[in-house]
Amino acid sequence: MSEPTAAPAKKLFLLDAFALIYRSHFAFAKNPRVNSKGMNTGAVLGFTNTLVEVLQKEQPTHIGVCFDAGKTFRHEKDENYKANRQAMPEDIGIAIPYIKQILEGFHIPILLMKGYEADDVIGTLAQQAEREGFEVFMMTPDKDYCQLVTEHIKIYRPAFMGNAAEVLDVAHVLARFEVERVEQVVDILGLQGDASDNIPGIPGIGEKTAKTLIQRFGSVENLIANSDQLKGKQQENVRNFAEQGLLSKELATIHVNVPIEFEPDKLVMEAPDANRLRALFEELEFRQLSARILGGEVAGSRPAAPAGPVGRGARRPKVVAPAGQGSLFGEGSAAVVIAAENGEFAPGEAHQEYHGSTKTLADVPHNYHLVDTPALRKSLLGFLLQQKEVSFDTETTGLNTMTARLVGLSFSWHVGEAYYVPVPQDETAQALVEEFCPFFESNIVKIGQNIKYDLLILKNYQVRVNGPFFDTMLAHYLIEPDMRHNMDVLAETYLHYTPVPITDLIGPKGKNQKTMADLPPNEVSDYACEDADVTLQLRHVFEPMLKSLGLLELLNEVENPLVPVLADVEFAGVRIDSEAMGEYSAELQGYVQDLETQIFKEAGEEFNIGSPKQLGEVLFDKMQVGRGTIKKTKTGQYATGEEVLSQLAGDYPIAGLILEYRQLSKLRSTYVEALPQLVCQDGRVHTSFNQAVTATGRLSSTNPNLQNIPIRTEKGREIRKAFVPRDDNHLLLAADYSQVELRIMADFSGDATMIEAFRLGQDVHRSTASKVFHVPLEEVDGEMRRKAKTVNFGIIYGISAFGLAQRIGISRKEATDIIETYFQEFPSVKQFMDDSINRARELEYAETLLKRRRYLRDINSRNATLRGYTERNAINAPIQGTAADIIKKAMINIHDWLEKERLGTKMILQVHDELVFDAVKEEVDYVTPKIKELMTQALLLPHGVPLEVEVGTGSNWLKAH
DNA sequence: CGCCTCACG
DNA sequence: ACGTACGTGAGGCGC
Repeated sequence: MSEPTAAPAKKLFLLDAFALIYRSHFAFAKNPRVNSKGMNTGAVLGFTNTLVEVLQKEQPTHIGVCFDAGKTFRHEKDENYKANRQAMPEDIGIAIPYIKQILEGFHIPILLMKGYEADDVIGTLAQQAEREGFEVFMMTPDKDYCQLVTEHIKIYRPAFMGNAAEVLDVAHVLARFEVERVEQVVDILGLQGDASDNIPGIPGIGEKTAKTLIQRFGSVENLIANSDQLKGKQQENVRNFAEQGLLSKELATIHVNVPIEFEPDKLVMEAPDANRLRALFEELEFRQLSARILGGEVAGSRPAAPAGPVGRGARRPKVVAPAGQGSLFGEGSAAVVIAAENGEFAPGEAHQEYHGSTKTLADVPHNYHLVDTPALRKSLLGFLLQQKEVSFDTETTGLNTMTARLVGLSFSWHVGEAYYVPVPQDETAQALVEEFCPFFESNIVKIGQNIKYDLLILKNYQVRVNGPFFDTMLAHYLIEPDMRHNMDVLAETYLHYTPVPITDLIGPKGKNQKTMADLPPNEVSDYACEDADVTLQLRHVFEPMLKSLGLLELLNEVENPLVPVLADVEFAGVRIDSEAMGEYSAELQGYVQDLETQIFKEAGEEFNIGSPKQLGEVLFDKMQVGRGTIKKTKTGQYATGEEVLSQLAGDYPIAGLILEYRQLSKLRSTYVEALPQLVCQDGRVHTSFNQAVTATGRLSSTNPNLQNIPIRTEKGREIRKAFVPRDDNHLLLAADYSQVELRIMADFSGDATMIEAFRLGQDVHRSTASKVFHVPLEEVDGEMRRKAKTVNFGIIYGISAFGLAQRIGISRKEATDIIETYFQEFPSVKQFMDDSINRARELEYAETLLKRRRYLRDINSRNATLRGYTERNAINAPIQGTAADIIKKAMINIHDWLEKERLGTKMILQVHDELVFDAVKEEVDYVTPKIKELMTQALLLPHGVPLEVEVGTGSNWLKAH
């Protein structure tokens, strides 16, 4: 690409609006940007950013933006043209008028011609401009424009998803399409077709073949004329679809004879209307963009907003808090005391609303107070007890709930008003917590962000906090399950507010990081108060959102009540027999060393077996193992995964040895060595269950992860023997749902055959095998059952013939046959899968029995791989998520029952479809049937497919199964 | 810190 | 033509 040294005097940019808007919209699909009014602003923001970038970097002298307008001549030529296109997503429809207004604000003309598409208009104008000596840049991500590229007409592909902006000139186009002349681009485009535009092309010809054929014949016409030189099926197709091929070329051609005149004067770049833009950006809540291009809003420097559009645009939606009962201020003696001590408080309600320039603590009116005398604490407690709802937060010395010590408590019940109560110097944390016990034990609604953490901290002081709870983290988890729910981010997104970063107080992460206990209370106070205040405000934002999404019940009946249950489960912990672990570690170490010796002998050299890089080089470069079928990872390394090595194990003993080595060293490092290190003084490990991580509604477990303790292999299973009851008076009790997900699938699909199998209590995999392989039940052998089981799982995951073939080691053809037979035998299952996808296409989300959502914004993507992945999610998410709903309900009910009955049995683990208890021996007979009942009856499935639960007990986790 | 591999449901 | 079953978390390697 050779640019003249001097910038061209006349530089015209023509933007393809819809192509850029669609791209922006999908760029934000994974992480949608929503403003406080609930508008998805991704498309507008992306488009505006692109526009601004080009204005600043490229400084065009002339510019215009083209929109498509109405049906085009292409629809008349072919009624199917673009028939495949989904209707415009609603979010884009809403975005268009904003984008047009923004363009008006920039004084950039909008170009459109009824009956022509943007590319035709852009092509026509570009050629006219070129004749008048312009350097023209067509701004679009669409490769079809390549056919228009000349010496002075180029494509400007804006920066996208990490790729830098790119200018495509003639040389790029010729290289990209592997043609000699730019004119041949349309031949390639037409020949290969375009599914998303419904340009049919010629069957059997894709990108690769199209390039080869055009290289050979030069054009579609010439290809057809010389089809006698082609062979077999290809010749047949080219002959039979000759006309379709020509039509496709025609459809792919951009027409540069649009009756429109290039009037340079109208496209001259002008200065924007800053006020208009500022108002628009305000309304859209594009704060950073606004500051960047219109100048920052330094607090106080901005003139008072006059009445009128700017003033109105700048107005924030109100954060309205329901009136609390009383305040520390203006009422009673406490207010007087605080007023006297702080000398700063102003009663009044100035904190109710955020204004345009408010961003951080310094910009927002607030009444934050340090409560650090016995009289103040007493007074605060009195007010707390009068409230219906209070947000509270704990300040501690660390994140580990088992070791962190309490430093202070903060409370808020009025927006903008909060109180921080430090642990008094002459008192213990224990005494402070006890002082506020009347509040914690009350039935006032307790609002918190990740409130399980606070419950656990308080549990260390023997305080059992009473509900109801409202956790803002969980509220947001239901609103946007696949986003992060960190409070600072939530505050930025929903309150347009940046809380004080904790590092401002305790310093950056590192060796000398302080803790809250190292700081004087008055330095902690604002931070702590802010947390409680922000949390309260988030609650007021989220509640109406949840209500309108139909998620409030799920939050109030499942997620919030589960919080204290999980806190108890984590607090209880699981006893680990560290001694047994130690012995097993030594045993494994012996095996691992033997294997290492053997592997080195086979390899003829020593190397790090744990390094996939070194291992790949030894196996494939040096030893030349498995010639011909070498797999590589996406980063170009040799793949040495389980799949590859098992394949080789038959021919090369070293492969089997490596697999065994891998398995045993994994067991040792991940479990046998790591677990004892996490055992607390009480002899137990306390995992953390994260309630806001998975996209489907499941829990996850960390520190350690107790949801992936080995069971599938003999040597792995051994580890479960070290999971033992807390003392001699207890037994481990494990209760498993049997095939929940398959039952849910059977129920949702309403498939009579499969439902019948479950109703009769049959072995479903066996009965599936009997149906799929057309043999009587009694003749199903182990192999058939194993295959049928894999198929059943496959169905839940959104089966593909390829995936199934790989898993059970059969050909794709056989897999296709099995799937076909399966769908014949269980037609409603097929129907269910199709329905799930279609429903998700319309809604752009999937939902569970309890209305939990998983957004699937890529389900209408034109990227086939991405779409396929999302379609499988549309099938799987409701099933996996409903199973999660069910076990969560069961956990709440069991926990409540154990508590109500004052039993000593404790729930200690959840592993997706299993609950584990530390059961008091004398209670086992009593709790077993009840646990079974509460699990099977947790939720009733719509078609009444019964749930089944197996319960076992034993002196360790393995024996309990 | 990203990648690979592998443990579980 | 493409790439391929759903959902997680952790350890070790190598940059």
